[in-house]
Amino acid sequence: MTEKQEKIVSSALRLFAEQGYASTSTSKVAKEAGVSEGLIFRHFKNKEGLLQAILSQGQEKVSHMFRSLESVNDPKEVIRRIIELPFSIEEDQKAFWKLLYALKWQANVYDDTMSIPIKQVLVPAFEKLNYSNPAAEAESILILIDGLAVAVLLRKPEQIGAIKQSILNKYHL
Amino acid sequence: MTEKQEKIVSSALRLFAEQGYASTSTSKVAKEAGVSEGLIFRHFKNKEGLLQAILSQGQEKVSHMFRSLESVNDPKEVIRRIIELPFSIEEDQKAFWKLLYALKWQANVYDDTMSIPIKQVLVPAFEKLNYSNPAAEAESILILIDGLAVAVLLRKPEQIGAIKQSILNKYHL
Amino acid sequence: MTEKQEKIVSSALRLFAEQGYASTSTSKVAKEAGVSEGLIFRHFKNKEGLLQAILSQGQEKVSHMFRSLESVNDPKEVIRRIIELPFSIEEDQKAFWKLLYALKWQANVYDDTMSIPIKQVLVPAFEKLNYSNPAAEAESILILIDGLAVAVLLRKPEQIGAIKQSILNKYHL
Amino acid sequence: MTEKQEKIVSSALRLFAEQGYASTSTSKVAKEAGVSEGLIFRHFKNKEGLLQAILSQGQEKVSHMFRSLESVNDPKEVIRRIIELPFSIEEDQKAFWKLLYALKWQANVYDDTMSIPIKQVLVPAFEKLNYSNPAAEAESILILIDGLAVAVLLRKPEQIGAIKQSILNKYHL
DNA sequence: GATGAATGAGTTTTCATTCAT
DNA sequence: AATGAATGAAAACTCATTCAT
Repeated sequence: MTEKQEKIVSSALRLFAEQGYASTSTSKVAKEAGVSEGLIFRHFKNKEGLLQAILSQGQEKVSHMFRSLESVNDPKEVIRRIIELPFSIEEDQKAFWKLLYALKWQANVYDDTMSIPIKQVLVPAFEKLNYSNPAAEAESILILIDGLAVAVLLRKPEQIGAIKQSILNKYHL
Repeated sequence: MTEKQEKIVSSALRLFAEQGYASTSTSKVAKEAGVSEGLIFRHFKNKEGLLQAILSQGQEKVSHMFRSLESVNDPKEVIRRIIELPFSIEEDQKAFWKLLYALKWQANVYDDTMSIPIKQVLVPAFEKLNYSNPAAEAESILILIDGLAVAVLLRKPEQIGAIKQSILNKYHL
Repeated sequence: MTEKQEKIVSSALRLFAEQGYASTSTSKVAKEAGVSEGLIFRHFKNKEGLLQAILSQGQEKVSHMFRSLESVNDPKEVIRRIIELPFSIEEDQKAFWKLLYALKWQANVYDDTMSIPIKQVLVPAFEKLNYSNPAAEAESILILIDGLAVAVLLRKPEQIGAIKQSILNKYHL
Repeated sequence: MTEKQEKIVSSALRLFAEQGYASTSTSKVAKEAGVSEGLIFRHFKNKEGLLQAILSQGQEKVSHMFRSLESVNDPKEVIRRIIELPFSIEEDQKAFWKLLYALKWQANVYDDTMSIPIKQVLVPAFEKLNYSNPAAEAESILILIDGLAVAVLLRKPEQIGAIKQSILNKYHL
């Protein structure tokens, strides 16, 4: 990726996350990135291609996040780490996650693949802890994580520490 | 509201929910509603006005949902009812909620007012049950509800019963 | 067709014929027709649709031209009339024919249907005159007609009368 | 001409002939030729220059075709040879002729120079055969040739042999 | 000679909105 | 109230051409 390509991707990510994919014109992106509009199409074929480039670039970082979970053995530690995921989204990753969550609501874009690796780690953890329905417990955590992500990304929850504690308590962590 | 007005509102709601507000053109709405494009603007002034009409029509039904909570006295019952809210979204209301959740991610539209009445009922309930941090507990529930809404509206969760049970257990309900 | 629609069609026909379909922008057409560019797309869906509208409008007039041939009985008269067709293209029809001939050379547009009704009249005529290979004679006439059309539409052949006579002589007309 | 230059010219010729000059972008040409887009401009200055290169390269081969006619003395043989010209277009020359004929219809490109050497040979031939209007006869042949070229280049005439015979008969050849 | 990134002007197309009827 | 023709501005995308390397 050339410097300008990266500039396009990062500008687009910021704008798509802030104003939505559909409401952000390619000309806004070009202006923000300080390049000609044509360059976007030369590098990414079309607006959709630009979105895909953003998405797959993000996926890599996400996979990296998840991979660190695989080495953890203690089931309680696994669950704690997963619950803490939304709280540990770094400032420069927020735009990516905002975009991803916003896109969920757009028909035909919904993509659940991200939850699969989490489930693969969670279910065994609940099994080890002898929960009666490990699959349902894993689903519940995923649901909780979605809620936490909304809170972290859209609101700036004041009592974030207290909330985290309250949730961890429910799982005796 | 005349019959045609209602047709416009319901068609717009369906389309906005499915494809997003920004990606739905007024001409698509007109076609779906079987009316002329001009009529939308005669009745709702502009696209934004149409959205507002949809939103305030929905708000009425939402207020109604909440009002039934006020009469409940038993704190455990209050909490249970609130957790069950997302599961009780009726099929014909789903489009409205999808639209509302999708709009959350659109900059400058985020609106937290809906959570206020819930908090006003939840905090006293947790106080009565002697939870150590009732405000944080209330926040946690709101977060959970957002997660549940995503699940109910976007996925077709098979084990929805088991999930609900797992969550209620956390609150000893 | 409204007045503006017809204005668009006639302007487009003139420009497409003069400068070629691909080299004529819709904005040129709009300017020439004195309408907004958007109107072209509202009425004809896209540039291709505008072309089709021009073509099918032209086809009607052409069919009319051909229908008058069907009532002729004398085979010699049939042949003479057909040979004279290119010479009888009226000034206001020239643009249509220029466009049609130009499009022939564009891959995937070539369309031979126009020659079918001519063949259906020509072959029987040559049969009646006891030509040894009526089908080949009909084809030869069609070929000649294409050549004549090129001459009439692109050049202003000086000795047009003499040329016509020379050709008719070949068929003893 | 370097190898790459020739690759550009031959690719451009094929594409211009198949899809038209205006509808063929320089980037398509570059891709087809397997060279960078910039190279086209380094070698041919601009798109128009590329076209001219194709055209003048073709002209050479055409002149060669005509030159062989000059040595023929028998007037009947001259006429026969000229009528046979369109049938003798070799497969690898068809693209060039298609391009040339397509360009005729593009305003301000029409170029009649090619017909001049033919006329210079044909008129004397008809004079020798005592035709009453040799100039008109020559024109008729040119017109016929245009028609034959359309047939040979655009259609795949099955009965081409029969057609050729039918035409030669008209000139008692 | 050759590449490919980059541009700017233009092209096709969409869309919210207005207006005469 | 209702239509549908019409618009102007902006959107997505294309393309011939330039230029640094």
